[in-house]
Amino acid sequence: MDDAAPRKGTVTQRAVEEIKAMIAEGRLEPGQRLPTERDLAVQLGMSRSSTREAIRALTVMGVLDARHGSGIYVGTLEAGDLLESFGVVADLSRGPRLVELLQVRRILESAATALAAARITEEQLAAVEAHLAAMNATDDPEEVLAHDLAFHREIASAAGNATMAAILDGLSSRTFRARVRRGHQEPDAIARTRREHAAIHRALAARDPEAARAAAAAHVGGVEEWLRGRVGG
Amino acid sequence: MDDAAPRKGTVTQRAVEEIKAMIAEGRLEPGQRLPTERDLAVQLGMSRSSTREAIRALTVMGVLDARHGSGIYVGTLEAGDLLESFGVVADLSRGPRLVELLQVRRILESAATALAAARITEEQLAAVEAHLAAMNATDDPEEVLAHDLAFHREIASAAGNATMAAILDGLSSRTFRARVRRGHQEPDAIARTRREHAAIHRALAARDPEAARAAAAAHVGGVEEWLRGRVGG
DNA sequence: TCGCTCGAAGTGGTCGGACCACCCGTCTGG
DNA sequence: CCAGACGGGTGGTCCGACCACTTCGAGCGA
Repeated sequence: MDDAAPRKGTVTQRAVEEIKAMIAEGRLEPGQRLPTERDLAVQLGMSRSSTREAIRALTVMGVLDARHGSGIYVGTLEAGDLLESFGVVADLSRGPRLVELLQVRRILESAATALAAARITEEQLAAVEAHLAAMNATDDPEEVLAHDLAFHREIASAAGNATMAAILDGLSSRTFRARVRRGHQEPDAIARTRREHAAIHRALAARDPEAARAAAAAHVGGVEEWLRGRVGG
Repeated sequence: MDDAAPRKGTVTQRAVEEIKAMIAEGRLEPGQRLPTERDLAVQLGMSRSSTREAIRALTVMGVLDARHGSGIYVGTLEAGDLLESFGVVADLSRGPRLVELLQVRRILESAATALAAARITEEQLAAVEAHLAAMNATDDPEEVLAHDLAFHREIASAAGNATMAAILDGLSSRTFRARVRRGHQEPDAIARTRREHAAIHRALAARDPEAARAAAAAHVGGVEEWLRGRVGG
């Protein structure tokens, strides 16, 4: 008997677990192609509709990658893809939860920056410098924000932990930052950001982990405190 | 005109964004009921199937809560529900990525433990003690693990950041821990865990954040290092 | 009058089939 | 030999039907 126990709740849920199990057990390797929706439906003993919903759910989670006209493939299973839904949390969070998220980001960002200070290469440092300079060279809020994000992304990447970088990326998602920015875009805020970024960069260039940790914590903490005051923490 | 621009890629993806936007903009409050699938499909100008897939995707993410026979409701939007999919990442991660996840956990766990040391109440401390005692009282690996998890969960909760607690919960998900445990369940490992837990508890009882941070970091770091050696980091 | 039951309506869940849009290997015609 | 047309296979969408479950109120009985 190869048919699993059909006791689980909904049919779709069972399909999700089934496919997840296939991957977890190594029966499906990253990049490998799955059977077609139609075949998979037969294998799992359910209709194509239910199979599709399961696939869709896993696709949204970043586990699977469905390519129109080609087939369904197992995702890279890298942190970046899997943690994409992390950004959704940031998008949907409001009020106190936003402060909590920022606190998590402060903790991780400072740790990442400290790690980066200890192991950043010259090339990576140059990239950080480039974004710092680019951010100082423009006054277009859109562009400033873009280089702000890239600045932090580069540092997180230099920390050598792709998973952490992915989480930080989600926490700093576009919508999230844009929302915080709204009303916080006074000129002195930009100036302050530039000053703090410069401090972070100096600590990185000096390969000073503790200074880097402090600078990053102060940077994120500033926004955090401002936000805490706004939402009535 | 209230019909949005239909430029997005797949129809389902558009539906997901649409519903997410409704929630983000506050048009839908947590706990509120959505229109029926059939009505929603008409509103969005698409078939029920596509609407269903979008709902399914959001349900998996914890944003929506579909109750058979009753209706579709907006979830609590609390961190715990939204970050449930975080556990999937842990379940599906292997090799080096597992080490990275553990490093993230070490950072967050030590920060959370430090926070907890500063603000834990007597009741919470008593709960922590209870799990510590229970874990010392049994040799059943299953039960030991359960109290191990509860011990950390209680501490994370005492840190006062529900979002961080939810993330840590995902990082310590059952499957994850069980997998790490496999082959790591030598008797001295349990003894070591008990010793380290006791150290964490002492730091909490002493309200010493720095000692708590160090004890937690050492605790998670021990597993991390062991795992790093196993996967060839 | 109160309470309980039972059934109908409404909802999400599943199904099967049809057709469309797209990708890709192949085959044809130059 | 190569470029373009072609066809098969795939995921994407839609439809209509039916099933399973929840809910609530009408009707019954005490």
